[in-house]
Amino acid sequence: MNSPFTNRIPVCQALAAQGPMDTIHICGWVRTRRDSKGFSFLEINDGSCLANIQAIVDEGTPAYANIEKATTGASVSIHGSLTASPGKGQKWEVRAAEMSVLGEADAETFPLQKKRHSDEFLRTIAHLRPRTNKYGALFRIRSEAAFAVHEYFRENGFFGVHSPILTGSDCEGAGEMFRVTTLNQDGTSKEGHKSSPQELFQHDFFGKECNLTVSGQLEAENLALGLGKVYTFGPTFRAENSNTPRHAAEFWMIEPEMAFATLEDNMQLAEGLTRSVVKRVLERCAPDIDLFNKFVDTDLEKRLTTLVNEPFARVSYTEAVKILQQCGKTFEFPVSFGTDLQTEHERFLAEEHFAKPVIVYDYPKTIKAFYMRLNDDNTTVAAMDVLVPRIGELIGGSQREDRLDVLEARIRELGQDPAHYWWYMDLRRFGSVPHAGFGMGFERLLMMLTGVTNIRDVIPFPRTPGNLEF
RNA sequence: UCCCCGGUAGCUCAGCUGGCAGAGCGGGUGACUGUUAAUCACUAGGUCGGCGGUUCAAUCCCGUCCCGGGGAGCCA
Repeated sequence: MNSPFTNRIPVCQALAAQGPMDTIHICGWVRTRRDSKGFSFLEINDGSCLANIQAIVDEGTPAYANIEKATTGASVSIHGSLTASPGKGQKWEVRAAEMSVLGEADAETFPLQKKRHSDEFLRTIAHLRPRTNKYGALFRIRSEAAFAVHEYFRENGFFGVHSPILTGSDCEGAGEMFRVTTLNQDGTSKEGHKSSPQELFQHDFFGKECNLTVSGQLEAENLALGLGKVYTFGPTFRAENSNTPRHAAEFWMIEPEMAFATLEDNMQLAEGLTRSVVKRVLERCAPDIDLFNKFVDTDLEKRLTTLVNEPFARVSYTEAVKILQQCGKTFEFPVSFGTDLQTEHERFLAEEHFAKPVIVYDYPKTIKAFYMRLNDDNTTVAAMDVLVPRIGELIGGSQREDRLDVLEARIRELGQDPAHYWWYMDLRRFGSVPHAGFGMGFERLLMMLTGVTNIRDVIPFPRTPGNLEF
């Protein structure tokens, strides 16, 4: 059975037509209407690409009967022909024979106007912003970038794995977690059971505390030590009260994990993945990237091209500290071995000193997580961060500690009980192998790809402290 | 969570030393034109973020709360 939309031609296809077409059916939203005596111009966008297609509605046609309702924001279905445009600015245009208005948009109350809006305003109408040029382009790029991530891993022998979103592990350790519970507000279960103060979650759904995952790393390690090379690409949740343009409570993270791999392999993977995704997006989303280059960040294309063509800089933490100490710049926070690099230090390295992405590796163990492999110097761990201009930390990863005794000692050093990590320790107990992996923030990658400076504007419906609309 | 800046028409903003609320864009009406964020004329549109205080009088000064931006911390 045919639907009324069976023959609909996406605008991107219509614009790329090789020749005129006697009949064509397009659907989309009216971006603007310009009326002339005897006919009107409509700019139609259907999201398939950045460009609009121009439709001509002549006074004599049946289509003209509905022209008053075809206001900015209205959705329309147009049957007509595709003809060469006599006007400047476009090759093809649609001469409308029939037009129906599928959904009207009251001109006085429709929030999107034929003008530029601020990102802050568009964020308050996140349900409508996909209909703007900028956010249409952004979400097309987001889709392409996600695809390119899967593509890169597939081409390089990685298996995609799905790590759990609900976790009972109290040792993910990457930050504050969101609790998930089916208990009533008074602490009783749906069946009316009341847990004891000692065991609050005894009668909760899982019989123990449950949280949303803050990382798929531990699970990915398990899969890697069986499948060899794996990656996860899923949502991640942090209940941190972070109020910055680079943090969200819900974000998407790419976490590869490789068995039989060292920090060096890890750094090569991080660089290869980043470069490959950027390259593909530049190739496949040229018009959308152009928009950002024109209106958001005029250095964008130049910087992305450099990123694709030049190797990332690499510097050990120790060298980085020396660079920072000797650069002659005065920082708010002085640098010395053992202190964490502050945002101002990271920005100096990526934006000024190297002026391109830089991988900092071999951090002091005192400022990094217990699962990172201890180096022979006994003071640093095989960790690495990829710092990129304007974004800061895009990737954080490490070679994992694969020696049972060392791992156990590190856990105790931090005052924790190794027993809680029993299944994680088992990986080191049975057929342990050197392995490595990292986490890449997908939204931060998109910020880098588009020049957009606020993470809230690269994810359709951002979740940040105090913000759960839509 | 801390520091700084801001909140005035649908949007972007101006508003002097406390004294009757402004512009551009958008909307409406009309004109005109193969137009490209069309153009021209006319026109409507306001709880000056909320609450409290000072004052004869508050958009303006003070307190407080809410929201937004920038910076910091936490990190991806």
